[in-house]
Amino acid sequence: MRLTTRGRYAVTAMLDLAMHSAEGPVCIGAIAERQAISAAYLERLFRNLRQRGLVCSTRGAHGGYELCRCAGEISVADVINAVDEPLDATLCPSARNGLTHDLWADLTRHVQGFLGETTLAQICASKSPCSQTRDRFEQLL
Amino acid sequence: MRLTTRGRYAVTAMLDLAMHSAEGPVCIGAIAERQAISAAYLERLFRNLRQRGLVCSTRGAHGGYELCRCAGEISVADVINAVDEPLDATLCPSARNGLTHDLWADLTRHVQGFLGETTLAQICASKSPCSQTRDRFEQLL
DNA sequence: ATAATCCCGACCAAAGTAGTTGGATATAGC
DNA sequence: GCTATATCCAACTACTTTGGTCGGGATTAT
Repeated sequence: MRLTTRGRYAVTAMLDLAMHSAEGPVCIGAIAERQAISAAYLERLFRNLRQRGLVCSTRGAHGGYELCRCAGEISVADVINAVDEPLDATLCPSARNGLTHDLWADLTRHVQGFLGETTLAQICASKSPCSQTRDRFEQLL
Repeated sequence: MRLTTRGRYAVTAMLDLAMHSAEGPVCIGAIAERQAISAAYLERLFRNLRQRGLVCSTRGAHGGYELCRCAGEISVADVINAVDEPLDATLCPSARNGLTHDLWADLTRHVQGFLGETTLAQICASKSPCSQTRDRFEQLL
């Protein structure tokens, strides 16, 4: 199990997308600039996100990405699992962990539980300084 | 934050040490054979474990390693932190995580909490098929 | 048409992981 | 004292992953 900048970039980008969902498709360039992430790299991550059905794209001018489901139905675990290897501590390489197998299985359950219950809408609601947008996201919970 | 075989090897080795604590110092070769881990690699990990004060060594023939503290006072987090980088999801590389900082901080608290509360003695107690040794470890909880 | 934008494969440098090698040092038992 | 058994330690290697780039192709609004 790894939690690297890859996963963080993806979650950050998805949050950015959620917060600008009212304005139609959001292009990579805008996200990259706002969140200070390399645009080319971000594009690679969106490839994964789209393949996993988390975002949908409109091509051509004025195109960009949008969330496929609403922000209350996308968990952080969904996003990380899309861009990283599965979020599982037991499968690192070998199955025969003997003494410690149960330990890693329990840990995985904990992490999956936490990240699987946290949705993009929850984070947006807790982050928005503007009470209007906060209300909007709280309706999705 | 990473959880790799390095951490798992270290925890496994420490458990092996705990379960043979009655027989005096345990040498690397014995652990390596029982747990099917490369002896030379294990030796590298024990260097870290010793530097962090988790094990102490006796050199020369009939030497080996022993736990410095008793198995009920060593947490899995202690072991992993000794051989891996600190178990912190927020410090991956950059501090300015903006939107997601609180999320990773919360996750870190969860993982640290779980691994910090789980001691070697607990795992030994739940693993020992022999009721005598199980009782011995349960006394340490 | 053209500019904006997604799409995609290939490539790259740096870092980390797992593991090895070869030797120095310490100690128990003969 | 010699020898076998160990820990100690630094350097090295092969491999994989990470974060990131490059160049070009396809699609669409204006």
